Amino acid sequence: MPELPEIETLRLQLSRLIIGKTIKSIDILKPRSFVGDSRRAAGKKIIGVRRFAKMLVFDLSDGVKLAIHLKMSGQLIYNGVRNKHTRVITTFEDGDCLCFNDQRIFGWIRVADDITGLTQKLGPDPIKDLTVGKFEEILKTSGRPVKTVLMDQEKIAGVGNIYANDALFLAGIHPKTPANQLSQVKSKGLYLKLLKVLKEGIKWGGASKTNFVDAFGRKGHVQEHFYAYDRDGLECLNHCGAKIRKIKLGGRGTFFCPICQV
DNA sequence: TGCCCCCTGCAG
DNA sequence: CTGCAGGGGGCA
Repeated sequence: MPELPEIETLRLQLSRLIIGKTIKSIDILKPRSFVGDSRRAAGKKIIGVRRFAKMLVFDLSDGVKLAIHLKMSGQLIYNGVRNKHTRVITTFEDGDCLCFNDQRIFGWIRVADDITGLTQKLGPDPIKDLTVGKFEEILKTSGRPVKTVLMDQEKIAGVGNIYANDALFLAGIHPKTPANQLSQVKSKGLYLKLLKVLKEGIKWGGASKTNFVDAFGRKGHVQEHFYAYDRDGLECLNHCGAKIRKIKLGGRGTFFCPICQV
């Protein structure tokens, strides 16, 4: 599910909810969903919540860290009610808890002292350390379709299918355009639109087309504002008269306007 | 640089 | 029933 705006939504909420709390225990209901010895987190205090691309990291006392990846269907719900998809429950000493639900069991939580192995290959984060200049440089390094490059976490960290589709739509760029063939003007436009859709995504609390909910179990609203994503067969929002089409690119559903995106 | 795969559930 | 789903690791 979740891309940068969804994880950022959780980071903002969880920072306020769990920093300062001490972990009492971690219950693992699905062994596949947890990596490492969960007892290492017991008795540790949460001193920070950070986001790396689509991953969350809880910094605990004594240098211990909990890294969390929600993959396609993960949820982190504060004081959530256990259900059939609940995989891990973190209980705090004050009685509150954090529920990790994950229908598809692709996501994971892992405990570690060193998370550099998980973060070192990530490219710059669009809303933290990506500049126009850097973005143009990145696009120039590849002749692959620009959408594929946008979603390549080693090139740019945090962009997934929804926001890649919508940024390309707003920028008027066909998803298959080789990244290194974009003009400087087009590249700059794409950079601006990418930031726009990501920031709107955070403002609207993320996209909840299917599974995503925030730390309070509430749905986000991006799905009410999709520009091209999930709109195949519907009128292009630019009123050009064309309908949004859906193709497959790199195995992922790809939505675009055949008139507006060249 | 592309495919297949990890899983479960839901729409067509 | 088949195919598809906000991700990404591993393999040829």
